[in-house]
Amino acid sequence: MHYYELVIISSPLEAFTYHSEAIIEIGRLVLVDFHHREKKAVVIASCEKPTFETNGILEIYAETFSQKQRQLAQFIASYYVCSLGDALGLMMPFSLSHEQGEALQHKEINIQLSPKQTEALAFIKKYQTALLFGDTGSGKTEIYMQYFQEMLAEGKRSIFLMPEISLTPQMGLRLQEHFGDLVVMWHSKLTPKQKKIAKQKIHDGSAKIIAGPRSALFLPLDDLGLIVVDEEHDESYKSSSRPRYNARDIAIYMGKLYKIPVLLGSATPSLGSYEKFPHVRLKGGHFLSQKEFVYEKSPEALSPLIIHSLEKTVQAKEQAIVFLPTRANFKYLICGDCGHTYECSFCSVGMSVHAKSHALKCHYCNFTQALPQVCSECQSRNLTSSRLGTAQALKDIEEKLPNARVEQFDRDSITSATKLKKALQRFNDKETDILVGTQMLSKGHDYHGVTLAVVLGMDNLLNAGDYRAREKALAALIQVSGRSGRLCDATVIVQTFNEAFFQKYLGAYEAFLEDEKSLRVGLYPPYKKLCRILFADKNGAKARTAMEQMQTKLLEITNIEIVGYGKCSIEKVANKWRFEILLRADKSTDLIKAVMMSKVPLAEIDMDPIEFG
DNA sequence: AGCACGCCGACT
DNA sequence: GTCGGCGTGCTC
Repeated sequence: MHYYELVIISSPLEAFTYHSEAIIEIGRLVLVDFHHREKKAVVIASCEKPTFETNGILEIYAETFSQKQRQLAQFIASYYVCSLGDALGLMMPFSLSHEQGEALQHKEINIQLSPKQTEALAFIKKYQTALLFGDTGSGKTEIYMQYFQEMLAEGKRSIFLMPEISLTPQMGLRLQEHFGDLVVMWHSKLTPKQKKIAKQKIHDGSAKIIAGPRSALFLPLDDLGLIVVDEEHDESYKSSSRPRYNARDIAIYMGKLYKIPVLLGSATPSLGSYEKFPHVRLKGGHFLSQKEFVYEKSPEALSPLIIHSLEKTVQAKEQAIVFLPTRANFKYLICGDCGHTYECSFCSVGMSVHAKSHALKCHYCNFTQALPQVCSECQSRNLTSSRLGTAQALKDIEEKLPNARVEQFDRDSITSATKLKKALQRFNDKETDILVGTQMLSKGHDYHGVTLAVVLGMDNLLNAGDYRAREKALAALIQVSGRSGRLCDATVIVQTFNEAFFQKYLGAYEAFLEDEKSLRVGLYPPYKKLCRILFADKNGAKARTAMEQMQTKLLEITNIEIVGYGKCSIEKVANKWRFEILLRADKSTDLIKAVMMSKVPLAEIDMDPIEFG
């Protein structure tokens, strides 16, 4: 009889011992009976017969996790302080049935790179990890494609990481146009049939370029030659559930593990990547159109100027987009004189105005207070409700412009790739005049005929209170304004009380990053490392006790700093009370060690957090 | 994390 | 009398 240590897939627990008659190699996927349930598990070691009774392995699958996948899982488990089972749960194993794919031919279409693009690619190739800091329309995609082409010539495969692929098919289609069947799109919204075909092509090796969101990193590909991370600044690379990994950072680690280059690309790179990696700057678009920025200092979401501009645009048979940073339908309170916003005392979210009950209510924790009569900051009586969501904005525009054809464009209305495609089709066919939407508007779509972009709610992003708020707000504005005026001149109306900030940096993201450095040195990433530890439980006292226990242990450790602890600003979510500890240190290894030594049950580790509260 | 076991309130 | 609420504790 042989004995094996194995970890249960997606279980937070450590290894267990099972036995089998068969000799099983490390990395093999097996089926076991665990706590009266059948679970998939991965063999991680063979061992001696233990002192306790063991159960038998029920089934040995023809699937295995490669050495590199196991190394990567080990890294994820240690860096993000999760179990090996959790880390392996992210990965898709190699299939051991050997089907050989036919070598697909593809038509060699030369990609014409401009001298600047050629120069940029030459620069990129000098470094293991490099940043392509290229403005919207500066031709980043051609550089990626040329790099893929060169990998193909060497017979190597590439991963093309992108944020939220299922709802942004453009980039994938563009790759498919050029590379044909060599491109495989991988994402969670594939139909079972599409998924089967994609899997087959990945297994038999005919897929040479794998495009997808963060899950595309964990496919069974060991003959990798290149990883490209497009829109590297995008927050959707960070997982918001356990393990809370960042796919961009994993890609960078994989580059080192596989000894292959990693290319990060963005028009608005994160300060972290800008600081850590050599970058090449590609300026300006090849769009010759002019853009005029108008700053509108109005607390009213849809000011007369904005309505008037929309009206003019529609009358001229032109098109507009209206961008809001949040969806849904909440109204918030803002001071019309000083711009002060009203936040929940327990949550870092704006209080919603409930006009009927004359109250301000937090829709995260239900904390309620009377609607104030004067501004608590400047005593002004000029308090207005603001920050309407997409649904409300849509309604208001339709009321004021009854002849305009307005469409909502956010996660509430665009729930499938088909709906997205149709909505974009209608817009590009000029069946829609105005699109009202969230971040989704700004992610990689081309709106040919947009002459007016209205950007609302920038102050809410800017005042979000975390260290990345400035970066996020400026990047959002740059990304959304890059969507308009692609073929024709355009006006961008930005509703903000912080005109000076946006004005200064809008055309100078690099200058912004340089200035931002001095605000972060000694306090925030990338100069310091942060770790957030979450405690959530239906029993609030239990969550608090867990936090206090861990805090006591952490206080013993000298090379880390407890920045803050206590109730999360959003103190109750999904009926669970939430507490948190925020840690800071010079090195991530110090944080990892401290957290491992002090970990208590309930603690959920969020290394390099991007969300707070 | 699941998920069973186990001990107290309102129901055909 | 039991159905089921969710509080504790275990999983090779």
